[in-house]
Amino acid sequence: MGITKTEHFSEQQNLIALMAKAMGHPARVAIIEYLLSVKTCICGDIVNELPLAQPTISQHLKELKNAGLIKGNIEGNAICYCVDEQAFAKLQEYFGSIAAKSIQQKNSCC
Amino acid sequence: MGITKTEHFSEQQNLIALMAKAMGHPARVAIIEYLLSVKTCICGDIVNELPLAQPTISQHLKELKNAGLIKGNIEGNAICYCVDEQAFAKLQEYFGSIAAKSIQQKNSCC
DNA sequence: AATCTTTATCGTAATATTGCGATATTAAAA
DNA sequence: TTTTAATATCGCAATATTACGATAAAGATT
Repeated sequence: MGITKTEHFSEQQNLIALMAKAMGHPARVAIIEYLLSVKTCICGDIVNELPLAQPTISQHLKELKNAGLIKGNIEGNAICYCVDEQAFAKLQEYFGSIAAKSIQQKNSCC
Repeated sequence: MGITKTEHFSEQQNLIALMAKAMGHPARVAIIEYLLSVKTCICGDIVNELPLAQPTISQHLKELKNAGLIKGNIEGNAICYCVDEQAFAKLQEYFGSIAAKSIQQKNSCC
């Protein structure tokens, strides 16, 4: 089928999955890291930085934006993309709570 | 094409993407949460817990295991799955560093 | 106004994912 | 040894993702 049954899961589960999925491609991981590495936000040169064509980069940026991981501002004929710190704080918090609960559990079998 | 160009990215970028991708489906998020909620590790009843068929759950478990997010032990004719705290600690650390750098940057445009 | 620059969108091909019925596998139980 | 129980694998259909060439859109530059 190939269609995810999102309606069966909680809003939070779907949100975490959406954000995690957006980070589930190395190009998008690299884009986020690049955005953090540059001082200014004029980000048209992501295309020069990554071994992917411009339409492909644009598509990846769209997905990151859709997941709420980056924000974009129109800046003349260029566009400025920046990472959204709150989204990543949320991811950190979530995975931290998983790790903490996991330690607490002291699994005997694994 | 549909083929991810993993060879162009760093090992760490590919690892983060692999783990994030595994958490990029609400069913797999729900599976992890369920594994943490049960005391004992005999986990055959994930099938009863989630609105998905047994082969589908088995496939999701396989992906979580492949990404290193869970570990599995044979336990008689059942199998015990447990979350791997180190993997989630790594995810927490990574996303935390992204969030921290993002705050540090003080983006002027977004 | 014509051109350049930058980003987005369209269309399409190749591949991956999701879901599940049917079936295999393996070990416990009867 | 037959049956039962639990999990994995196969095979397939439906849908999603990835990548990119071609082209559009929109503001800047000349």
